[in-house]
Amino acid sequence: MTPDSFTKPPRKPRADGERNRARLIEAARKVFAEKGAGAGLEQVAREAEVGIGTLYRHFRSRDALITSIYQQEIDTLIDAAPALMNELEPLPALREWLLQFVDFLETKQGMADVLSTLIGGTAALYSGTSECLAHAIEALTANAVDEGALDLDLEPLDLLRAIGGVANLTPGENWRQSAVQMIDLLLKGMQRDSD
Amino acid sequence: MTPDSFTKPPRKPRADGERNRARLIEAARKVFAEKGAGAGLEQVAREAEVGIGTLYRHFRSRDALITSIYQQEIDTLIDAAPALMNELEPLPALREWLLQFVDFLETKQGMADVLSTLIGGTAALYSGTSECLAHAIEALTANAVDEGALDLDLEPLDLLRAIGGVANLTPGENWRQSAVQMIDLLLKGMQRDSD
DNA sequence: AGAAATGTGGAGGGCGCCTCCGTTTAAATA
DNA sequence: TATTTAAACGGAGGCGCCCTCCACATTTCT
Repeated sequence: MTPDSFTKPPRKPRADGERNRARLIEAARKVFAEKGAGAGLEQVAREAEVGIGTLYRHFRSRDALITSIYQQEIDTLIDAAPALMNELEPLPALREWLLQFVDFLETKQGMADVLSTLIGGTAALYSGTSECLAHAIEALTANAVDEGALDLDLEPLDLLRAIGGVANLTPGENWRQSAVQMIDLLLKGMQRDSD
Repeated sequence: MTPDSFTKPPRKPRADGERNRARLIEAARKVFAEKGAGAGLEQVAREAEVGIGTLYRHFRSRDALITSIYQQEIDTLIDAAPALMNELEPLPALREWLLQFVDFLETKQGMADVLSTLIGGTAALYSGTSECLAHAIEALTANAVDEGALDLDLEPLDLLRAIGGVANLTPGENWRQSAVQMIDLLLKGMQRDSD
């Protein structure tokens, strides 16, 4: 129906546009890392040496900017799942992946918004990122269930939500330890009864 | 050291002050219920037919207002703990209390801020509410551990954080079911190994 | 080079947070 | 009751963030 060659007028994307987009993402990474999410978008624009208007043309909303930033890291996380399932037994694979998820959260210190954007929110629905993340953990858990290692009564994403809760709501520096303990607790709870 | 009769100059608190405080709390309940937390404080003041300055004198911060609102409900929750420990076996007592915690969350639909204020945040440190909540769940878990029903590797508050994560980050209407399943999963994970 | 499309920048409107301080009003005192 | 005292009031206004809009600049295409 819509053959590529005819549907859209061909036009090379402007060089400055792409350059600025890249600068913005880099600037946002830096600023958010320093000041936590919730830092002013104006500041991001300043850091990128770009007008605020430019920022808003490239990224309609704060969420759009955030997902753009973390898309790459999340893709890495998602891609890691199949590899882990090959290399490890189902349970260790799941555990390892959850640990990597914690690593990911660690770099986003305190960015509650990021989390809800990714696993709760409505925004990720556009990008489909949320679904991919869901697929990854669903695959890991299904794998473990098939092998008889787990019983699972809940939506796999809820595991991430629980971990996220611990990560977000634990004040201070030691949330990581709590998160890891939570992972082991959850895994133990899912372990199939031996009766 | 500080006998009541001498330490403070006696002065009846002004009637209008107390009245306005009450009006503000009531107004805040209403407005937050309608518009979710994050509603403008100015609107709360308007609803209470009071100047914005008055609101800020009674409640230094948004958090202070929020904790004042929910203080009562939380007290109820906290008070329920000892009773449950008397009436039920340790494990069912803990479970029941966690379910009541979910009920509490239910009335705060989507108020992520409330949660972090209560179990994560810095604000509750002033009021001590956070500590009381912590004491309640610590008592419940300690009770179960003493009776040999549980092994516990984590800070009891983390249980609430995990549940809170599920509650906050699950979109739609069905988070309650998820939260309950999470409770059972956590309990199972904490169950002492029978080896 | 000239036309057309695309991108830029930042002023400015809107909004919510919170402070400050001149005025009002209740409680204590005479 | 009249006066004094200090607690409480209220809302204008400063601040900072969000986002839109559009006259102007730059790039690509012909």
